[in-house]
Amino acid sequence: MNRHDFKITASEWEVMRTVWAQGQVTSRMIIEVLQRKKEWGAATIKTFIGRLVKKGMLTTEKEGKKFLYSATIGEDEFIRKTLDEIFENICDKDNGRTIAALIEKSLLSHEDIDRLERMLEMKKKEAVEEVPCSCTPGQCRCEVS
Amino acid sequence: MNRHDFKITASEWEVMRTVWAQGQVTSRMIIEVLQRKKEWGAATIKTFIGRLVKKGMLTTEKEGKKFLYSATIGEDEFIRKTLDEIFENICDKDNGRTIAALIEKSLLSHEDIDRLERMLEMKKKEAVEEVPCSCTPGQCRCEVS
DNA sequence: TTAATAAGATTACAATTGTAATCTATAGGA
DNA sequence: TCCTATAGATTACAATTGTAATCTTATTAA
Repeated sequence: MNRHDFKITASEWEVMRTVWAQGQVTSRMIIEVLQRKKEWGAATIKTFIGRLVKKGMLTTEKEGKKFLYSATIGEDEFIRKTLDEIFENICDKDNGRTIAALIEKSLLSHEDIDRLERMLEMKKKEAVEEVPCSCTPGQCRCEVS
Repeated sequence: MNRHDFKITASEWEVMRTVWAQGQVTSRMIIEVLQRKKEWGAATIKTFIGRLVKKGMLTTEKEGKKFLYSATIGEDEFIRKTLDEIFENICDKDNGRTIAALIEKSLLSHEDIDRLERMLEMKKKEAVEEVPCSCTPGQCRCEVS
């Protein structure tokens, strides 16, 4: 519940994406963008915006006559935190397998693949023989031996 | 809301992990495992179990005298679906970058790295020059040109 | 200057989730 | 066979979320 615990819902994420894409947006713009994608009333979207402001994910700034919203956390950072949370529910031993599944299902560019290969090359330095499991006993199949 | 829409909460995920780890478990066992990790009352955990049964993620089977719970979806499949959902909130163009961030933060074994390298090698066949953005206009920075 | 419009604030209400307490039925021990 | 403990079912209640309608205020067009 502290300032750095950015926990949002799927609907709120849609709003955030719009803000991240634009940098600074009016509610008008957010509503316009989202109504092309979702069957949401304008009032509903305003509610989401309001809740995001209350949660501290958005700030308002009265620029001249219009209100402009902007995000208080970057999209990349938010995505990282969100994925971290997901990965906390997965045994560390399975990280490799999980990432492999992600790669498999994703369309990648040659550049992406190059980048990932370089990344892996670097990871070799700190690679271990066996990733230790740090799950609570009873929550994964690796026996704690 | 259909049978294949497995949407659960973080608390429910904790229960599922226990079931996945054990294959078949009694509520007794689930409670025992989770009380080592969380400050939850037994009644609370029973509520979660009940909700998962109602959602169709768990099934009960009266084996002799005891009730045994088991999962109706595999852990891997569930993780994949969950990650797919997350990735739906990210521009396809960023998949490479996002996966790179995951690799960076993960501890990997040599075997994991080998596996990922082979995976990438295969992906080269279907790699594209540029991943197309399929975001709703206004929800990402790639201009739809 | 005034009236209409639009933006943000307030209020509303049902469904889901967190967190249990209590009720009920049944299996297992005395 | 009967009683008790335990497992599952039912009920409870506040917080969050989905989905808005309405109210208030301020801006802009006439």
